Amino acid sequence: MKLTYSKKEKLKSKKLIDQLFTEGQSVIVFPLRLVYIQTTFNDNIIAKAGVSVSKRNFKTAVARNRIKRLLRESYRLHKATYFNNLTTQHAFMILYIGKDIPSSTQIEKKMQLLFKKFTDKISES
RNA sequence: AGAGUAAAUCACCUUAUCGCUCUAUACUAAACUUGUUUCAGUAUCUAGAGAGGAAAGUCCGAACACCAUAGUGCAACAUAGUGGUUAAUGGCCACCAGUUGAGAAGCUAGGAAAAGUGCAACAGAAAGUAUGUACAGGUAAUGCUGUAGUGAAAUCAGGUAAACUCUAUGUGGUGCAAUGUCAUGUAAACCAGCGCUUUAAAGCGGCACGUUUGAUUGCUGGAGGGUAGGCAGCUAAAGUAUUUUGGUAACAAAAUAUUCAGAUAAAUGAUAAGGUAUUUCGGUUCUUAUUUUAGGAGAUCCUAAAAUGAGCUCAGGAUGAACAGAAUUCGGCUUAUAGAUUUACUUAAAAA
RNA sequence: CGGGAUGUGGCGCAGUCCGGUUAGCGUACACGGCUGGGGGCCGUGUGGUCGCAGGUUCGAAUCCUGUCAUCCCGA
Repeated sequence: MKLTYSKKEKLKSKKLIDQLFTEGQSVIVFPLRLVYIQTTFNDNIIAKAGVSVSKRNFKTAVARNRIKRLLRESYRLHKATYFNNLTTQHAFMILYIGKDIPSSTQIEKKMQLLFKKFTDKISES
């Protein structure tokens, strides 16, 4: 798995996102929340992911864009180490539930913790 | 120099590593109509491009699309000195008037009260269906005249239209979630009602008229099926830059050059290192002011040293950039904004 | 992208249409009284430049314009 995050790997289908939020399970490592569900895609991608930041906590579009970029960046860098062993296809949505603008090192640490917790949970079940 | 007024320009930079979107190019795959196509893929050690002055608020005006090539009257709403400018405007420019400021300048919905209706608390005799007190003057007589007093306004009648209203001018409606098309779906299908030219219904929210469609094909309701996607619209335009000419100016015309974002759970980024503006710290050198001491001169001046304050230069440490993210496209307006640069003008008081 | 509503003591609301004398009501808070004490009741008081700025008017919470903030609705 390469360190990319192109159009194909983004979660875009509105239908799938609705399904994700109604039926999916979640893992929380403050200030991040990962919602996931096991599905099947038409193409050969193991994981599709999206990011989201609440408009309620961050008023300006600049702040929201900044956080979403940080989230995408850390997802891109760290997904390979954790998701290479996945055998089934999953859809993810990563939400930022904090109220302050974080630094990139914070986000990366929390993201690794989040993925570790997720893989543990998957292997248990 | 300081303080201020008006206007214009800019909106941190460099390098490395890892990424994102679009376009082009090359290759691969699939399809068949065999040289084309694709919600196909790969390549950045192939090339190019990739946020703003406000992209924001959505307050005006237009383009564009559909409804009839957008009709008539009323209603409703908007605007309001004069002239100009523009695709258009409620914007902009010039001038007049009013008003604020010492000034440079700023601000102003700035038509009509002799068409009509209304409103004016408290105070006051009285705020129009009018009429009185004190003093003075005057008369045959009388609020007949003046002053005082109340009030924003008092014997002449006026004020108020950002009260109703009148006058002039303008406005058809809905918005890219417009609209077209492809794919999916037994879907122009099924059931019920209304309607066949004597006018039901519709043509997007007020009323009336007119007009167009109008039985295989319309409209309303019921029950249900599918999608929640692709493509076009969509970025070459009232474009941008420079120069010249006309105009007081807004602006217009001409010439030359140039192609400059198109995302859609929404690209334009992340990390590291270095530097610039800025702010700040102490140091060195120089200049200058004050004070003290010493010497000279002799009536407040010169020279030297020290201390303190201010300024400039030099090298160094710390700090490390505001407001803010295109969403159909333009022209304005309004609001947010660290700092830097430039031009023109003003300078009362205080200080020098 | 397009519609609509609301800002008034600490909190929740009237008043705004149709301008005027001291901007009211409930609750909360402070003090006093009734009670042996608490609760409850009664009385008195504190607290507002009516979101902000400008304008119209003799006079503005109220009318007009601009602006800021909050909330709601529409595939």
